[in-house]
Amino acid sequence: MTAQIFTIGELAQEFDTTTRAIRFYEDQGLISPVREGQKRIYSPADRITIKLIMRGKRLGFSLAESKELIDLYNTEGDNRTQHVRVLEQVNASRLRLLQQKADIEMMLLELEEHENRIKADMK
Amino acid sequence: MTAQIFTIGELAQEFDTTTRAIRFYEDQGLISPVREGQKRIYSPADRITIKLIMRGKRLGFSLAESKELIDLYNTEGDNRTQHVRVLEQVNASRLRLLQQKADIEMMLLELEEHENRIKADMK
DNA sequence: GACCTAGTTTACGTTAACGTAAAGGTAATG
DNA sequence: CATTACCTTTACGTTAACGTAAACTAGGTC
Repeated sequence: MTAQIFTIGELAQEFDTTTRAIRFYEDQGLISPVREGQKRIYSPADRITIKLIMRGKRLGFSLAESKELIDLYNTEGDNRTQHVRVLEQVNASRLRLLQQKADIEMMLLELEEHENRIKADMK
Repeated sequence: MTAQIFTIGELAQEFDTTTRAIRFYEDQGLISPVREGQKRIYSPADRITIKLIMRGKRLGFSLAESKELIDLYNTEGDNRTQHVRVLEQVNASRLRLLQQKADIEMMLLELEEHENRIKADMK
């Protein structure tokens, strides 16, 4: 079973984005597809990276922030101080996500309340 | 007990933003502070609106989207079709928030896994 | 061999959300 | 009454994240 590959068009379609955007992510150093002649060839790993980018976007992460997170996972860090820094970043990310989660819970509650008010109003 | 009021500087400080930003939100029709002479005077309701804007920003909402949500709550709608439209928007918002929540749960799990790998690696 | 289809590069254009002067008004304070 | 602290308007500048157009290449298809 030979490793699967993807074209830029396929990925654009799968993630409901454009080839322009995907090339832009490459420009920003988030992905580095191999070339077959002129054409870009994307690996499953590249595909995952794009998936992470999209998830980041849904949460309001800038590309720079998503890049940081992605690099975090690609850390070939053997060294101690490297590890410590990574753990710090993990914690920072976690804090942000927990804040977002709290915000979401709040908004969901408020939406529900509002919905009930309206439904009661309609009777 | 007379209704509390706020100056633009106070609110900027409280929400860790700038007076420029707050004036910009007014420009975009998100708030409409009263004037006392030249100066803007903010009501508790205005303050809440800014709070909602900030929460929206943390979740990656554009100002236009936050405005929609805020207007949603300010709907003086008596009329049926109005109500129906509002309920649709409430549902759309809920779906988005639930997607975001799912994304967050995933990221939290992945962060934890990564943290464990690193900690094991440090031993 | 003309015509799609899907890829490529280069480059200028666009929108959102403010930042950053510049130039001025007003009330309190030393 | 000069300085300080906030406020005001006007307006041009900036960054991120692509959009859009132009001009070209390479591989199948009628």
